[in-house]
Amino acid sequence: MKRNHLYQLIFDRMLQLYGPQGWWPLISKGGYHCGDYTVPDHWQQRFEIGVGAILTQNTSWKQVEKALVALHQLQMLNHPQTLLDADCQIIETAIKSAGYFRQKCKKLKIFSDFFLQHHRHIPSLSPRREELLSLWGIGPETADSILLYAYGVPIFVIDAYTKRIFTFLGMYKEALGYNQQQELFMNNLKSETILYQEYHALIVLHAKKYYSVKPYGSECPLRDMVQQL
DNA sequence: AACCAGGACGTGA
DNA sequence: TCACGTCATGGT
Repeated sequence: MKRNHLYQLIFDRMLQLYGPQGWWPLISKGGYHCGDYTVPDHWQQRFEIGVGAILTQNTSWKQVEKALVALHQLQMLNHPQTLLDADCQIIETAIKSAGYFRQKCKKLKIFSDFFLQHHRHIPSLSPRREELLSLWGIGPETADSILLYAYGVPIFVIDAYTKRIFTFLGMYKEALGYNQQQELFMNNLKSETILYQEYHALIVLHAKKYYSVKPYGSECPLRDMVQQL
């Protein structure tokens, strides 16, 4: 099956516009957007990415940063067991800025429990996607973010922005669900972790700029890249 | 004052 | 399967 090179061209254009983003931002690495693409080599960093991925569900990253700093001060990013053992009230207060604090506290505890078990047996090996999806509170985007950014698995992350941009550009002939969109990207791009990481980061940045106020995409500099027939 | 934010889950049709 | 309500704080 032949590749649709528009997927690569749109990436090239965004990279040209914005430069590399270097996701995932880690506070434990001395600052955000460190521009370092190496897969985390410490399990604490993998854990922090999972926590951040859960906290950022339908929430701006700025609010998540505050929550992460608070959790870090409670020693909960370095020690999943501390998070697991803590009273919900403590955690909920720490993560309040990220919204949905009751649900997210429960999600974090479930994830911490899973992480400790998984890490005990196979420290650096990635969990399976279905394993993550079976956890309450981890859906497809969160699971794929963890796989891609924490473990370097070449899997494409789809989010609400992705649908908004690519629908507007006319890249989808019909309404597509999560898995269908993911297939489309992965069938039309080389299977490379760094490419997938940058692509998703650039989509988020680009969407914040041109797709967060209606009418979405009206000023989008990419809007002429796709020929409508 | 409404709308949006790097979603996921529960429910009823 | 899918459309819709719920979860909750903080920005603009």
